[in-house]
Amino acid sequence: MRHSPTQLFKHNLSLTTFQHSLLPTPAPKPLLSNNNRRASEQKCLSLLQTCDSLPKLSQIHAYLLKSGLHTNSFVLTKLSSTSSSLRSIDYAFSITFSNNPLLPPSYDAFLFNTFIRGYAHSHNSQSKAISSFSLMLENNIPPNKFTFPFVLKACAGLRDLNLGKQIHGFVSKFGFESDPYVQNTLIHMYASCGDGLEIARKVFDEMPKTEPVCWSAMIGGYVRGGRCNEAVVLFRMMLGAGVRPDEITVVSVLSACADLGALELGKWIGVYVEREGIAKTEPLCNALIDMYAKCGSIEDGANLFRVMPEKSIVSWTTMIDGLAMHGHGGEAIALFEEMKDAGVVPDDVAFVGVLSACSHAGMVEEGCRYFNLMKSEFSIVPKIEHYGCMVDLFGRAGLVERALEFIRDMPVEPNPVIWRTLVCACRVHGEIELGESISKQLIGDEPMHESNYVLLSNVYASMQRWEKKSKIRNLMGERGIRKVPGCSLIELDSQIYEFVAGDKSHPQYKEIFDMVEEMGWELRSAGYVPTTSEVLLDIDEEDKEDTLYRHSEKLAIAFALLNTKPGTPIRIVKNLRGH
DNA sequence: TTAGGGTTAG
Repeated sequence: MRHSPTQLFKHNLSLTTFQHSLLPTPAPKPLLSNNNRRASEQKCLSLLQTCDSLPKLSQIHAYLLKSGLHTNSFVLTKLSSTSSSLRSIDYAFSITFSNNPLLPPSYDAFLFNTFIRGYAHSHNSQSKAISSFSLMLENNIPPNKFTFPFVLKACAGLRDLNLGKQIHGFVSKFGFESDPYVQNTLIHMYASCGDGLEIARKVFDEMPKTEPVCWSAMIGGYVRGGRCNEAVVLFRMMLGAGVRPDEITVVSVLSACADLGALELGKWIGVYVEREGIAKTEPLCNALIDMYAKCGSIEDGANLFRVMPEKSIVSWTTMIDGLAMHGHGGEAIALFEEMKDAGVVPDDVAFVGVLSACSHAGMVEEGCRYFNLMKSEFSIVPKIEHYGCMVDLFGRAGLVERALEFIRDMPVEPNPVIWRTLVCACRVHGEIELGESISKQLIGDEPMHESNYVLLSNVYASMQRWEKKSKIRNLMGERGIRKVPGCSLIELDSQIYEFVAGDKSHPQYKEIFDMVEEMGWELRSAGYVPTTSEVLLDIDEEDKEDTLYRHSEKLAIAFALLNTKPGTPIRIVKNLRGH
């Protein structure tokens, strides 16, 4: 080491972190002859080929030292890439950078890249990738074109925009700004860091866009950021630019369609995949099934699920969730059993699916059975989501007391999501005092979280305590907390249109409002009487009806009636689903 | 001997 690590990055790690207890004590050894050395090195490398555990690694290392071999970077790199387990990488790192006298300082970019790659690909260790990069610079090893994709991937995993910007600075400094691989990972990195989407787009706009990868990176970024409409717009632009999407682009766009409820576009993509001969891989089928299910077309999803040749745990879970989403709790559970019988081992996500299926189907005892099975038979440690499912299971079934007991007995600290789930149950099942006191607690704990106020406000509304309700709404105003407006999405000619309540932003808004009016007349003449109790507002009956008629859903329906031929199915998707 | 984008979860 020429320098000790500096505070170049906030993710900097001290080298002492990597001192490993298995590190053998170096002993001075006579050097072997060149021939013997080569033979020993060969033996070592062949041992490394079959090495799959840390103890074996340390045995090989001990052998290296015993033979007095100079563990050059090639051998060390082999050592760290032999097993992808994090502890092996840590071990290789520690023997590389310890002050072992037998180790020559023959560090090179390839060696550092190996460490950076290992850490960047392993969960929760991305900061070590950054430290390794930092160490590389401190040792005056110039990064090469392979280095930055690894480093940027680590930044993406850390979701640290400032760090990403620093790395971007090094990309420029070392002259890799126009490398397409680097540009693609720059987009991916910025698009993974919350506020970085606009910068990602800037990188995207300024690069040549002839390959699908950069389009996928940008589209995927929009999807992860919840900006699915923009993802779809970009996909159209891609087709317009004559770039042929591959199966990965398609998976991202299908995920956007699922979120937007864009069934027509989703189906069109299904046809496009067939027509263009895009590989119908297992992940692509999963994305199609998910799209069908979330767009209300569960039969299409089920048909594809039945015929797809390879089903992974993701495929099964997607289908189980789809059935549960459509209220087919029993079928979802049956499919979970079928999956187990087929020898597919359920993971934690699959259990979230089956537990929420039980919850929505009101199958309390089944849910409890699966919760216990998860722990006993599959040794899965329940996460907070699983506890949340259980609280929801009891809460929906009206067993508020049992839900509360369950929370008290949980081995983990209940988070606000758990409490909000319970408050919902309190409101629905008339446990008003409990709901009120938990909500107040929540507002105290998380004063900037919108849904805490909305929940309490709804609790008051169900008690008809209008003055308290408006106090809460005022409090939100004072604290500058905005409620995410409910909005309805509708797809027309594969374009997505959005409406919020009372929306006047659409150029056709006058015609739309007239159409809503007409719909109201027709409904009344057909004998429809609006239910006003669910409006939950302290206004007189006439205004309540008016509010009902200006609902975003109504505006979307009116818009669709105005712009489609009679008999066209109309599908509306809401942005606010679940809690 | 090392490179880029993707699917399930309240």
